[in-house]
Amino acid sequence: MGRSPCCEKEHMNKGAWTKEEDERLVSYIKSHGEGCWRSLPRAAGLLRCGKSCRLRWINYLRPDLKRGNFTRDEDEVIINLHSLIGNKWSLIAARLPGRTDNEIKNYWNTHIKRKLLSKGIDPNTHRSINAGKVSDSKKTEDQVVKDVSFGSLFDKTEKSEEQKQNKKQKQNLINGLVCKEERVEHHPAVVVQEIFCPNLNLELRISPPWHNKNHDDHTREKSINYTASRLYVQNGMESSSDTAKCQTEDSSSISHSSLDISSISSVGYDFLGLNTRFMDLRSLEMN
DNA sequence: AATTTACGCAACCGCTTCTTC
DNA sequence: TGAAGAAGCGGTTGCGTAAAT
Repeated sequence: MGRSPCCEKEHMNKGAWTKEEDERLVSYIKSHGEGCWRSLPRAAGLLRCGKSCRLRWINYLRPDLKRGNFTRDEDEVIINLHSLIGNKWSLIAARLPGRTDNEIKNYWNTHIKRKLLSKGIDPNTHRSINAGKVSDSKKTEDQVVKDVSFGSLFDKTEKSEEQKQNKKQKQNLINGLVCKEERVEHHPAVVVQEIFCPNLNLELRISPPWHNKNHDDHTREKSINYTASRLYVQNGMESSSDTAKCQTEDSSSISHSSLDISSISSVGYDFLGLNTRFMDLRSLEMN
């Protein structure tokens, strides 16, 4: 027995939303709030599927959306986060108040990808395209490849046992950062070390919901301060440490924490020529 | 001015994850 | 504990428009 479709396909409007439909949806949500998307269309008098309503609201009708061009800062945040977590658009969007996952995804595909390629950076691996041409055999033990990409963890081609493993790892990802360290193949000292940093929490707090009127400015500011953290990725040339480590430090009542992963050098390249020496992942919370 | 091509973005689809019973 | 439903997510598609010819 298959699963019933999320909505009747017949007699449903598809394609671009009309002004009237938008108005209906907005006025319904304003008076009833975001509730059950499945039943919303009927209740709001819309001939749309619930998913379609949800998408329309989240991506275009929400009043807290920021429209217009992305700033350079936003570019930087997107690139930095993408190098860490890959195509996790919703997580990235949560770091950019007023931006949606769909918007960021489109922006990535149409602008940033091209920008990176023009700078000789592979947008998938965030590494220099030329660097990939160096054969493994030429690497020495000292040329340890260090990576903080989660890409492999989300590889959809992985099946069965690996999938199960990935599921577990995904779970870990919710609360922690996986720092993957590969060493050169064919070398006796080869190690693939995965360092879990369970204290790094990607919980999304920085942007209170638009309708949450209980948050006064003070509370909001405090909330942001509490979640402010920095993820430092130093230039590998200056790094001597071979292992990544997590550390936290308290500063009075406000918890500013730093994750020193100085050995993870490959992402420390100069993003967009901005001399990025660290990734400022505001609101990555350390418990 | 007409046609073709490229691009950007809104929307859809299908799969995964979460929640409830 | 597992099944079913609901919500969320990310890849992909297709349309509208700007740019090029």
